[in-house]
Amino acid sequence: MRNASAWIERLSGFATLGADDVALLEQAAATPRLYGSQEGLAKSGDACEFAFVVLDGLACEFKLLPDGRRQILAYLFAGDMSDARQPLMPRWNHAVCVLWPARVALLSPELVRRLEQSPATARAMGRYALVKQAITREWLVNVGHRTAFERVSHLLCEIDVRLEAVGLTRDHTFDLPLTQAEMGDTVALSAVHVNRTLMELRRLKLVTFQNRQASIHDCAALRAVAGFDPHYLRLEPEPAHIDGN
Amino acid sequence: MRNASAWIERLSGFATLGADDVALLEQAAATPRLYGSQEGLAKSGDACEFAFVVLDGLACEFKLLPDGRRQILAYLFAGDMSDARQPLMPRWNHAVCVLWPARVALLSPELVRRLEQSPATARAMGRYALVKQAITREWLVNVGHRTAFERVSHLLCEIDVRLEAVGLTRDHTFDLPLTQAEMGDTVALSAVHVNRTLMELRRLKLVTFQNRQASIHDCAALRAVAGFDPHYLRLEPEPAHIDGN
DNA sequence: CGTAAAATTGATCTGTCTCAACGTGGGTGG
DNA sequence: CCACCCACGTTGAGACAGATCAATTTTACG
Repeated sequence: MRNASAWIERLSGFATLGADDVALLEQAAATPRLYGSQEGLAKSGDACEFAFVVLDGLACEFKLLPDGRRQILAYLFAGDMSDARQPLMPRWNHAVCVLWPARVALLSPELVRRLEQSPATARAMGRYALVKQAITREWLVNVGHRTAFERVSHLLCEIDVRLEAVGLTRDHTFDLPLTQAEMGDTVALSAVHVNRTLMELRRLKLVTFQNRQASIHDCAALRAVAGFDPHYLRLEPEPAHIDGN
Repeated sequence: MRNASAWIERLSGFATLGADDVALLEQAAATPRLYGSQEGLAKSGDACEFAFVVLDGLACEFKLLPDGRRQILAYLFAGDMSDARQPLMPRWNHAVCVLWPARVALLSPELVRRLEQSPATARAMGRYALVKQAITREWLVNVGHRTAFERVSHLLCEIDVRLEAVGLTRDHTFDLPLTQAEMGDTVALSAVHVNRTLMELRRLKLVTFQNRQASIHDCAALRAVAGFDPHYLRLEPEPAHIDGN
């Protein structure tokens, strides 16, 4: 069963999994449910009965303000999951919905407990959760302190690295079935301004993003203008930063 | 030893701790180190050898951009801690420093493991970590989609609830040794604009914030203008929201 | 084809930033 | 004990990034 391959690949980036770990993950992902675009997995206030894994497609976590404005909190690509410990919370305090048809495996608390009995799997999921938090923190920096141009560039750099880790990029080109309005809800820009920014990136021959496909033409230059440092997405020990932050 | 009282009080909000759990927490917090204002606990790139608890005072997590701009990612009040699983990461990818003299207990990975052997303590720390993430997500919404006035109001509402949980407020009044510039780095506003916003809040008799002390005079009204909903800080099951997010 | 959603472009508006000055309080060294 | 000093708070004026409003074009899809 190939259902769990992206999930396994992602977790393998965080700890070395044994054959028995892999078998259990495959079993956990054996019977996914198919969700259509815009379909909700959970909404704020719902009882929190399951963790979940996105096996393919694209989902997102978000919050709505009373006036209808939306902040997307995270993208969930193939192999991404909710926090395994999510069922410790009585209720969701954010919503989850699918942005592009996705197969999603729901994980009961008992199943999560069984997965976590393997030290390797537990370690991988723990580290995965920490990286997910690091991504949220980086988004906070992005929205708080970067210009529109940097925000969009930084987001694309991040997605490139995350998708590369599960083999969904080829030469910094990848499917990204996102609307410009959805991208705006992510980096806190109007759809109009996202469009202008993407046009600028295209004009500079840094990135094209058309037909649900993104292509980074000059990765080094894009990272430079974005101030992108992939450390927060990786675990390999690397030399300390110089800038003291 | 009273060192750990705020920590115990905070964790007790997330699970019922037994006498042995409390004893172990007190032991873990028995030999704190004192940090002065602006002193750093960790910086980006440092090896990640410890988790920690702030026993009193005020610390924060932050990131610096190359141009020197700073985004504060979280406040750590008395009883707040880093993610217990932080040592799973090889390195810090954000920095931690003290904003007001604080006693901090460092927790070795072995000690954390020992703490987590108690189901109650493990449950409390797990739920605490989830609430901490919920706070970060709410900050992302704050910075991304709220006006200056709403941002500052929302932040003050949140701090009020968090400090109340550890008994550090009296009638919605509490010590908050924060500079207006630091508050600006938190909600992504210039110090000047934070000042104007605080003046407006004072003029409206909603909040005064002077001499390192904040006083919320009309909590209901403040929450209303901020769009503040304390669900994300609490665990009690409550009726589902109506707004569908 | 036809229709609706998404992308693109232009014009105008505005919240917040930046720069610049001045006030103020608490700490420190002479 | 006073005078200076420095960090922090306060206020004003002008600038600008990005929002909003309003078409128009392109694309996706039944």
